[in-house]
Amino acid sequence: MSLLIDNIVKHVALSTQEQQHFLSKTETHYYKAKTILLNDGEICKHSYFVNSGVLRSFNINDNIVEHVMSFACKGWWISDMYSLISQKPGNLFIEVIEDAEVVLLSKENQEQLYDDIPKLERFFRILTENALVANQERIMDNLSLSAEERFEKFSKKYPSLIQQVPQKQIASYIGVTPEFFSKMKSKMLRK
Amino acid sequence: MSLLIDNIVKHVALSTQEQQHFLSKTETHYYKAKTILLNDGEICKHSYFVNSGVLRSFNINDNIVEHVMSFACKGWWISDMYSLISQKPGNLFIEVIEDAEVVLLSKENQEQLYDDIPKLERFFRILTENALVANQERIMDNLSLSAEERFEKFSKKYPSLIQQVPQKQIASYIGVTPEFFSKMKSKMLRK
DNA sequence: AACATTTCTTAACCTACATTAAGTGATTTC
DNA sequence: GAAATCACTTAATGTAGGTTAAGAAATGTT
Repeated sequence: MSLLIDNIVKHVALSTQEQQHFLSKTETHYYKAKTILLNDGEICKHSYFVNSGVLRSFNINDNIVEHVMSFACKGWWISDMYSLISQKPGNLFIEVIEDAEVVLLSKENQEQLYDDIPKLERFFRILTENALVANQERIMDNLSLSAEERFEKFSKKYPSLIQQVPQKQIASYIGVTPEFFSKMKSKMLRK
Repeated sequence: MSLLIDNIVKHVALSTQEQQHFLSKTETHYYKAKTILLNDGEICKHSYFVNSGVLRSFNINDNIVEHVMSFACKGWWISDMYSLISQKPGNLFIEVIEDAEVVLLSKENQEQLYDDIPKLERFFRILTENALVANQERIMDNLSLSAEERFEKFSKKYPSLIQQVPQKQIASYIGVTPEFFSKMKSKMLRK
């Protein structure tokens, strides 16, 4: 069975035909680590659903400094939401961190599916609501917690990522430099 | 006409009957400044749409430190999304900053409306997508900009709020202490 | 009008985190 | 399989922003 369909039917009931129809609108690709699926300045044409492996989205400042917006591992969606919905050039990169099998759903097909299977409108609404809640929590954490506390939360929330992604990317996600992160980590271990 | 209906029909077409039906599921209240619409630890039962005035949502740390999650003025929605969708106790307060006329849509009525008028599912999906994009931008700004830059962006994005809300709440929203904000502001004026 | 409360400012001192730089081991590349 | 690149560490020094405290303005309350 498909991980993606499993995910959908947890929120809305789909007949076998509807499931087939949905899948017929997607493409599945296998990508090697370091593949760039979306470049800064491009218009994002797809939502990406991760069957296996790990992806991330990030931007790069004038400075050559990277900032990680999000990670996505098995069962997660990733895209440049701003660019995807506005169809304007975005400022995020989407990159494969660990060899990945990814389901691509194009913007046109996604909108077609909303008309073909209105229940999907509900599914994506719920998905977006959950993403919004997670982002709001991250904003509050950034406002109120120390780097150490943010790292502890991250470790509990995404234990598997700690092994899978370079430490400097975790540093970037929680909002500190790799140097400070390294120092902080060894200080935490000493306790 | 209703500001709220105007807002909806910008995204999805509604017949006059559907508009009536929608409005019949809402209540409009007038609140004085400082009224608390939702308390920390309560389960959020409503989405609030602002017809006039200004509201904010915020939490309070162990410490007695407030952190502003969001402001809402005319034409904006506000709620504790986490609590609203999970129906668990949240940790946000929602407070009236400036006397306000507010449209209340209860969680039950909202879900009823999704079934009665499926197009509303699309409307709220789009609304949530836009909120998500705004929150993602705020996260990236917090990761990559200085307090001064964040304040400049805020001033351009919400010029009216600068006059309407106490400066310490703007400081909290952009993530600095009121003391530092005051110092920063006078430094910026001197240029 | 007088008092209380809240908001804003200023200033001295403090700290969490950034920057720069140098060194080490691991991984990639030709 | 050497050379280059990348990821991580350590340490010295720097700074954006925090803390504490006190007073001044503004606002609210009776």
